[in-house]
Amino acid sequence: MRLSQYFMPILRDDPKEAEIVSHKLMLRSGMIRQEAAGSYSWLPMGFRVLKKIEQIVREEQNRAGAIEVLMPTIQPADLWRKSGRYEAYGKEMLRIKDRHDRDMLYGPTNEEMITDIFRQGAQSYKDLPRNLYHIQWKFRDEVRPRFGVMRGREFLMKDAYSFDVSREAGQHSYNKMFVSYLRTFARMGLKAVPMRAETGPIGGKDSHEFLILAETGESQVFFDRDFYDMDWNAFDIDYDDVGAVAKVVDDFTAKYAATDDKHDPAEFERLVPEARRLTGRGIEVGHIFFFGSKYSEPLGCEVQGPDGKKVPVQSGSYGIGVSRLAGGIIEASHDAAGIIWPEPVAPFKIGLLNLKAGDAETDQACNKIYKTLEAKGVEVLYDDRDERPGGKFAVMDLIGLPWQVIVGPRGLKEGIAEVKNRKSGERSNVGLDRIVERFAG
RNA sequence: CGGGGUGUAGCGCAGUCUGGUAGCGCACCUGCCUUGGGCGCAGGGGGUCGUCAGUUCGAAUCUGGCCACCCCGACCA
Repeated sequence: MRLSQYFMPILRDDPKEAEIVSHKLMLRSGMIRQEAAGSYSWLPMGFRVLKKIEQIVREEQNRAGAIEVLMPTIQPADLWRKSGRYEAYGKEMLRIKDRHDRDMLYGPTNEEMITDIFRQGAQSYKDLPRNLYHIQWKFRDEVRPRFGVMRGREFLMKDAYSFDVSREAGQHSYNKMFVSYLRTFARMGLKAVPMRAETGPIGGKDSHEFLILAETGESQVFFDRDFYDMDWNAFDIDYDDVGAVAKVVDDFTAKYAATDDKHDPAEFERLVPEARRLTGRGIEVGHIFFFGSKYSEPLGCEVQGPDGKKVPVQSGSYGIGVSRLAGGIIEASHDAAGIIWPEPVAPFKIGLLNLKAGDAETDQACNKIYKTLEAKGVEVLYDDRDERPGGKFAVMDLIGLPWQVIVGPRGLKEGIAEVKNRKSGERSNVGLDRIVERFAG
């Protein structure tokens, strides 16, 4: 993409409403625009990031055996009356009437609807286990939306729902999601620590929250330093291997980690030596629940077992805040100059800087690099604007693409361009003829 | 929902107390330039001052209502 033809409204000053760094940087880099309290438009840069995050989530859900569907944002109230949550959910649920005066609502979550879908589509224990998920916009009318996309009212969430014949089988479904979450966040360059959690209005018995550590997190967290030394990338396990999956869960839940509402100071001291006790702030990016038959019973979601008897299915639900992750990743990865995108979620891989746009020789060299890389499918944002270099460097640092390729008259004389890594700051000179193979080779 | 605050150009702000129909920086536009890490030069465009009503010869400025947004607390992906 040529920057001269793109839509990326950059701001030099911090908008005053933004308090935390991710919100500031998202607004400044032209990723999002606020439309109302807690509701945002995703501009091209932000949209690209959102889609990358979404795709990683999707791939890891699929890998763990979950099946993608898509349910509507607007739901009929009747299902929620059956589960009892139409009243219980309170004011956070946005209630709407259609033209026939029927009660509708903008879905804050989908347990009822998916349970009803599954009830209609599965009759036998042979139809289990299954895990259905979708990635869809949710609306929760938060009392106080804040921190940009970190606590919006309208937000993109991946929510998965598992269905099993028994509690034991359900545990494996839960464990698979647990492991898939570790994988998902690791792929985005995040260490999301699983912590024992409250179940909240979703209900249920077993629940873990996944939190990334960041100063601006909304939750106080207490955890074992050992989490830092764990191998966060060693989850190439067979999801069908019940024991192996359970072992990873056991390893990660054996160590102490809790948010303030579940924190037990006595346990903390008993289990964790003083030198390893850490406390900090965390951002919740995922939350998984096992709630058994809480929804299947009121909604009549039963299957016939081998013995011919009907049993209510055992379920769990598994959420990832996709739009929140965009902010969360920035909180975890930035410096004074701007964002530092982990490569897998970066809106473009390379920023190509033409330091003297308008100069025939420089233009030609840049064009060649740009076109060749594009043809090879490498995502390049080419700053071809006729601007002074200082501003270009600042913009590139702000938007945080992993690599910068800098082409100017000085380097051209020697037939080289400068390649800079945004994260490490390392620069090296690369021959013009080797740039393409460096990134597409 | 309780407490506090703000609304003036795309963004950040001044002007409001002491009424006289708007100003600064950045961004933007035009031209020039010797264009290598947000300070090259010169010229220029842009605002029903959140909204409705009131007071007044006259309101961004005074009064009242409404709306929106932000911050601090209790809830949540």
